[in-house]
Amino acid sequence: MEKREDKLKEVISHAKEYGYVFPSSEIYDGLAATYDYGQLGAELKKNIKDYWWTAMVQMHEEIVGIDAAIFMHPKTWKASGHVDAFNDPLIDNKDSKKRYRADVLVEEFIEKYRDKIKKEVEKGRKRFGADFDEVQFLATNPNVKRSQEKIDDLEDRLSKILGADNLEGLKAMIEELNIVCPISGTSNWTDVRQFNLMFATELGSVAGDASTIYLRPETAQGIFVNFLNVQKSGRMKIPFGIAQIGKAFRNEIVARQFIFRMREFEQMEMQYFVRPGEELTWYGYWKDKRIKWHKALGLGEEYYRYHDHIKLAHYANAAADIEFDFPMGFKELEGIHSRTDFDLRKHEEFSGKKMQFFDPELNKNYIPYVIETSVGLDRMFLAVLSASLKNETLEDGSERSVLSLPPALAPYKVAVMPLTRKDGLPEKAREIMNELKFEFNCQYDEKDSPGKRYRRQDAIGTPYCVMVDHQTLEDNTVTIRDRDTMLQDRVKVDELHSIIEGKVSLKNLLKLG
RNA sequence: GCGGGCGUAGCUCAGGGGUAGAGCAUAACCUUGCCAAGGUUAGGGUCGUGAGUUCGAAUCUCAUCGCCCGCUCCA
Repeated sequence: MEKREDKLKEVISHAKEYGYVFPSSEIYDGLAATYDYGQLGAELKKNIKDYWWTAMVQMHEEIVGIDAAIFMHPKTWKASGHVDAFNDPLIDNKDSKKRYRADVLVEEFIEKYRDKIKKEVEKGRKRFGADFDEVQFLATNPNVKRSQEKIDDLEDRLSKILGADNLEGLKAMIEELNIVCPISGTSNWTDVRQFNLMFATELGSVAGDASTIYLRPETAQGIFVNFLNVQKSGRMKIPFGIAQIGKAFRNEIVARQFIFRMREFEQMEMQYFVRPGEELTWYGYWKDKRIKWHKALGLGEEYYRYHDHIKLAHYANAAADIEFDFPMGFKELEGIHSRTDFDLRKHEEFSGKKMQFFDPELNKNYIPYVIETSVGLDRMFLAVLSASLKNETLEDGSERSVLSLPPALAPYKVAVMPLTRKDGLPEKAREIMNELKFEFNCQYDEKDSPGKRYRRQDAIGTPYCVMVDHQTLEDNTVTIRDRDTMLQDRVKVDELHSIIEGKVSLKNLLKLG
């Protein structure tokens, strides 16, 4: 068993060498944690999307797909809670390497004065016994008064600093108060940095009074704001779902591990709207359904596991991840969340529009509850790529590097090659390929020995190789060679289409899901 | 952001103050023709970038960018 970190490196260099993934802007030394999908990567990514979209939209009458804009009205993010939830000033202690919320450090410091007051009160209670008048004591005791003045002063300053987003002021305050790290005990602090999850930009060409807009940090809100549009124009009845594939952006402090965590990434999300009270049933349904969809790829069941959330987000009443065994260990691949009516309720509140559904069976209006399924497309790409990349030792002791991609996802479905470059074989091979290319993405290769050409196709994951030889000219048969078994079959040219179709069709996967 | 490791050809890497190397890969030709590694030839790197030290820097120093690992973060 090779070492894990080596495995990720191997995946990265294989991805680059064969045109799956390149570092972005590489000629300018790259841009941190940004990657481009190359000629084969774009195909694989597209096939993953097709698999998802077909499974969601085409296979479910009650699910429809949309494609919402990345820019959204700023109020969207007020309503969703993103504006407030992720706008924290952070500071690091250089000695303990621990990170704190800078405002919390000051608040904790202020808390100490409150503790002092409490202690004074305790003392007073002991001294005066039954005659103790807490209100009067608080108003008159000089120690208490001094502490209270300090608290008022600090709180006042803190709120002014926070209100003005004055990060330097905040650091100055921490230094002035000589606040130390509880772990290292030192006051060796970094500057205070604003951690803002969302990328901001300005709408319109005039800066200043132009409203700040954000690149969406999740695709889900594009679905929620279109809930009424889709429900009404599509005559949708609860339960129904809205699916979407699209980019989202998060300004992560640390983006790492190849394409696993990037600041620009793509999600495949489906929000399923259900009757209140039935959400946990549907949550279980989708949890099961989604892992089956993943396992249908045939990468191996041992790669998948659930991780049920114990600590739930403010909007959820149940949540689980489907985790995948990446080269760096089990990590989240897809999230399934029971989001309650949080999002639609908030949008109703902020927009003033009734985000409700009239249920004829119950004869009443309600805000639907939502089950969300959300796959990281780039993560899925990495999962498929890393689980497929294998170095096999063959019987004769030689090695081959093979990308055993699920055939339905492979960039090229078949490579067509003439045995030699003479005797009209290339022409015949072209003729066969020109027929196949209407249905399948094909590659033609006539250079080097047959064995070498097979290995090349193995390395990029092509499931089939069709070899045109002299016999082909006589009886119109070819050999078709399987990537995984390396076995060849001689078949009629007319049969090629159905043989390949049988192996690479999405249908095979969809039936399992 | 902190700490550690690393950056030389498309990939994997060697070299280590005196004007750039190997294997594989790529391209051409010859040979062969069903599971890589036959022959001949060719292209490709201002050694991540910038500065400093030096007569001279890929090599030493500093800064910077990027990658990997750990910590941290990740509704």
